[in-house]
Amino acid sequence: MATQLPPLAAIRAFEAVARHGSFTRAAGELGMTQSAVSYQIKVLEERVGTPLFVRRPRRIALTEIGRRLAPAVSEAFEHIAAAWQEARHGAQGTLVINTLQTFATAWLARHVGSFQLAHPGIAVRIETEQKVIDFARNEADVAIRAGSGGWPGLVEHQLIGTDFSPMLSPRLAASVGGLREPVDLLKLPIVSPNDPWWPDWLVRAGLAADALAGRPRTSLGSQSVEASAAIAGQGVALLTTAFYRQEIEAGLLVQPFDIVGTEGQRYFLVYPEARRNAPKTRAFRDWILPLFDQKTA
Amino acid sequence: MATQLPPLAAIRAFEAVARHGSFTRAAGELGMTQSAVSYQIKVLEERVGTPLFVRRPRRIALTEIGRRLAPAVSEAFEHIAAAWQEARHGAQGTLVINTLQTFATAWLARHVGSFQLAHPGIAVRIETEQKVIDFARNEADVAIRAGSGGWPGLVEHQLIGTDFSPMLSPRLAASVGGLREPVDLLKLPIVSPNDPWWPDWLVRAGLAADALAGRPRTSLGSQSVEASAAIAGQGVALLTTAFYRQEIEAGLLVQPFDIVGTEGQRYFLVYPEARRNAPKTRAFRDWILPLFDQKTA
DNA sequence: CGGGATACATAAGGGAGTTTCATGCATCAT
DNA sequence: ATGATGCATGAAACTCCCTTATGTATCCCG
Repeated sequence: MATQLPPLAAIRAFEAVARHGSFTRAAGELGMTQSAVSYQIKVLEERVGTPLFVRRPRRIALTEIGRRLAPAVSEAFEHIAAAWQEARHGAQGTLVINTLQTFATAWLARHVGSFQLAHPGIAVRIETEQKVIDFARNEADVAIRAGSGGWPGLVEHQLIGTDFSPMLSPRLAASVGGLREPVDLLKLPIVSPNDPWWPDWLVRAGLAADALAGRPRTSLGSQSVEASAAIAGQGVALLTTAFYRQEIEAGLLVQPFDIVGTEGQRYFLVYPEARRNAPKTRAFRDWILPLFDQKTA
Repeated sequence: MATQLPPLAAIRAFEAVARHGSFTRAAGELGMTQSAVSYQIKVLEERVGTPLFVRRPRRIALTEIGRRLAPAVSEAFEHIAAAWQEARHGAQGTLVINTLQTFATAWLARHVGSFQLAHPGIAVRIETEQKVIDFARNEADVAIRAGSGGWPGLVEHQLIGTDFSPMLSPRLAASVGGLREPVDLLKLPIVSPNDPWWPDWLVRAGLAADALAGRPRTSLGSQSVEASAAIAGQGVALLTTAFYRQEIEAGLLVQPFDIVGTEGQRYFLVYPEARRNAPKTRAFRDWILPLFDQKTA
């Protein structure tokens, strides 16, 4: 539908002139000279084939044709301006976070509320993805990636490592008189004894890799559920330490040993360089970085 | 109301892309290259602060923001296009003729109907003016001017001179056995004996300037009324010869003598050079010139 | 599983359309 | 009259936009 449109720069000038009834004032609004406006109107009049303004001594008046054209154009521009403003506002007001499923459920879901409280003007949408995303083909503004960094064109901030360690509720720990040695863990129920991370950690702690063999093969499926179970005192869970800093600080969980296993990756906050200074990007960065700061380096 | 508008060239490209779902096809519609469209979309995305399209393998898709922006823009452009088309059409379809009162009543009013029959798509508006008009400050497309020609910036076509001569109906002429000498006129009633043109003509005809003195000072006010009276056989009228060619050819009037007076001016059809090729201008020119052609040179 | 075709991105370069500047002209107000 | 206001115009400069050429990724086909 190759609808024939007038030259848009000229029609824009026309609209302003019609509204102001003056080339000079229209030029003021448009940020150009009276001369340029005069030129554009002339172009438009040549294109339409008839004058759009009658030049009277110290003022101009719309011709019949101009009088019919002006309101339609003004209205159309108002709609465009409104939609544009809304788009700009929407762009500033909605933060799309792309994140790995694990990070979303294990950490982000529990904490994003505080970001929204801190920035009530920014709506948040969380997209979860299995693989590393490409900003060119996703709507995300920022993403949480796991890996080792070094993505071209992206700004990256290291958030946390993937160190994991057993955690449990202080009450459960106290129930066995405290945990001094890793071997003391074996006296307690284990939330997900068949978690593939356990052998790794057990070995690092000087225990047998199969020390948990034979226990019921229960699995709660995600860290956050395991964490909840641990907090409820149901057993020991092997959790990514960085994800539960706040719970440890709040006394809901304890990490009895410094011994950690690791997946050998790190989590990063990344976003396109082009958007590094967008307010919503800054807001998110400035909110999330302190939460992982320091002890995770 | 300096409403913030997006870059219009870019928004135009965006609209086409959104409609086609393809940079390449949009470029086709817009008559530019895919490359240019890509550039414009990039500009717009930078301006709005967020991507408007998601780049998927062999196709693109609107983002949330783009999806909300596109319909509003499309609709606005449709309105502009419609108004523009209407303006163009109106410009082509209405011919504004500015003319001197005398020409309008003495000739144009009686003949314009045939123009309208020949060009049913063109509406005609006749503006009458006392003075010579300036196209810059009137809405006229063409004008009939009296003068001696030589107006800058205007195309001019000589129509007729202002020669005038006595005219009467053939029956009235026959009633006195035909007119052989100018003096024979004095036997007949004169429609407007005190018309200022009479003394001029009488002298040229070798009669006394005041040969009509003492006749009742009736005046019908305009040539066309005088002509009607003459056609009705009520007397002799002094008429601009060129205005009544058709009536003479039709046998309604006779001009008994070749002796003519003149106002020393000519009538011209004029119009701005810029509009010389507008269809309606050509139509009017091609209609009116043959009507005065030849014997008026 | 190559090879071609399709679609968008990007860099460099040039050109047409706009804009500005300077000036002129007409009108209006004082 | 005289200055101020407002639009038109011509020349020159600039800016933006478009084109050309090329790259990259994906899809499709045999």
